[in-house]
Amino acid sequence: MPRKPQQQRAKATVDSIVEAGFICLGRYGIEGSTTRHIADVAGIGVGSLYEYFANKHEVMDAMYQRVVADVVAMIQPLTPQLVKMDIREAVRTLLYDFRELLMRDDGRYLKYAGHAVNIAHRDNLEPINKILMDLVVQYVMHHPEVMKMPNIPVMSYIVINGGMFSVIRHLGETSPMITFDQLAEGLVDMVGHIVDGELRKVETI
Amino acid sequence: MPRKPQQQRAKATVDSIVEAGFICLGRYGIEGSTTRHIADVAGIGVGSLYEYFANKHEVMDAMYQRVVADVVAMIQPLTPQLVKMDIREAVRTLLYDFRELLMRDDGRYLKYAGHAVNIAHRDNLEPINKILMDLVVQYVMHHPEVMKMPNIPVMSYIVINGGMFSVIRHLGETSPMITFDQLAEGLVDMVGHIVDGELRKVETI
DNA sequence: GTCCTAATCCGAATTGAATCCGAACAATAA
DNA sequence: TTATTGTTCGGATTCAATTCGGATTAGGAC
Repeated sequence: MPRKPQQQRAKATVDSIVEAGFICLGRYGIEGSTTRHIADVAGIGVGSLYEYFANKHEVMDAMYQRVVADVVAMIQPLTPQLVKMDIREAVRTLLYDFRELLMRDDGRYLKYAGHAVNIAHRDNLEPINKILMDLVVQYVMHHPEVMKMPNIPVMSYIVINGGMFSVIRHLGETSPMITFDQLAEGLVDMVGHIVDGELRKVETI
Repeated sequence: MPRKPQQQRAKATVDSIVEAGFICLGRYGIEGSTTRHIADVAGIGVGSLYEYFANKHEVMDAMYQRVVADVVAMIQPLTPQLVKMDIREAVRTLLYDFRELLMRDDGRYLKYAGHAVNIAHRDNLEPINKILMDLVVQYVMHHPEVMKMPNIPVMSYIVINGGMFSVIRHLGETSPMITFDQLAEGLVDMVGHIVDGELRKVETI
C-alpha cells in the first residue's frame, strides 16, 4: 500500500529514490542494485522506499516513466519544425536528438533503455547476426548487380536488427494493429525499396 | 563449479532441466519460475540442478543457446535456396520460416525471445509509439504528396520499432562495426527509399 | 509560543527464493 | 566383490525484498 507523497520533503524523497535508481543502475547493474543500495544512495532508510513504492519493480517502472516522459517531451516541441522539413532531414534530426537524450548524464537513460530492450544477451545474439550476415554475403555473390550497392553493411545491420525486433515484438503483441502478413509484406517491400533506391542512387551519379 | 554431464542419464537430466525451463517460463513467467519449480517439472531435486548449472541464470542462458542454435539450424540449410531467389521472395520466405520457428510448441521460443527483448514493458512503450505515430500523421498532413502512399501504418510500425531498436542496440554496442553517423544516414536513406519506392509503386499502376 | 495530528522516516525482524553441501545412491572398472 | 567416480537428493544456509511498529517532523489550530 504505497502512499502518494503530499509534503514537499516527501516529493523530494521520491525524486531522490528514482535518481538513486539511475545511479545504482550505472554503478551495480540491474541485478546488483539492491533496495538497500538504492536507499543508501538516496540517503534514506530502506523502509522509506516502501512508503512510496510497493516493490523494487515499481522503482524501475518510475525510472522507465521518466525516460518515456523525457522522450515524449523531446519530440513534442520538435514536431512543428520536423513537419516542415524534407523527410530525410526530419529523420536525421530526430535521430540525433534521440541520441543526445540517451547519452545525456553519462548515458543514464541509455543504460536503462539497454536493459529494457535487454542487451544483456547482446553477445549471445551474435550467432544469429553472423549467419544472417553470411546470408547477405552469399546473396550478394549470387546477384552481382546488387554488389554495386554502397552501404551494404549498414543496410544489413538496420534490416537485420530492425526486422528481427519488429517481428518478435509483433508476434508478442496481444492485439496487434496490423496482421503478420502485412508486417511481412511491409518488410519485404522495405528491403526491396532499399535495394532499388540504393542502386538508383548509384546509377544516377 | 558446474559439471559437464558424462553419463547418458546425466545428459538426459541436463536436457530435462532446459526443457523444464521452457515449460516453467510458459507456466509461471520468468520471475515466477523458481529453481524449485524447474527442478520439480524436470522431475529431479533442486540440488541436481546446481550440479550442471552454476545458477538460475545459466539455465536461462542454456535455453537461449537452444533458441539461437535452432534459428541458425533453420537458416543454414535454407541458404542455398534463398540465395537463388528474387530478394523480395527471399525475405518473405525467411520471415515466414522465422515465425514458424518462434510459434512452434505453443510459442515456447517466442516467449523466451519476448523476454530476451523484454516485452515486459511493452505497454509502457506505448507513449513513445503514440507520439511518433502522431508525428507521422502530422507529417503526412503537411505533405499531401505522401498521403497517396499505401501502407503508411505498416511502414510506420516497421520504421519506428526497427529504428528505435537499431539505435538503442547500436549505442549500447561496445565496439560497433559501424559509426553512429553511418547508422543514422542508413536509416535516413531507408525511410527515403521506402517513401520513394512506395510512391513509385502507386504511380506505375 | 504550545499542542495535535497526519505525514514521514526509519531499521530491526520476517520471509522466501537461490544456492551450498554432505550423505546416499548408481554406474563402471578392476 | 570392492574401489572409484558420477549422480541425485533435500535440508541447512545465505542474502535480498519486504513488513511493521515505533520515532520524528511538518504544519495548522489555538
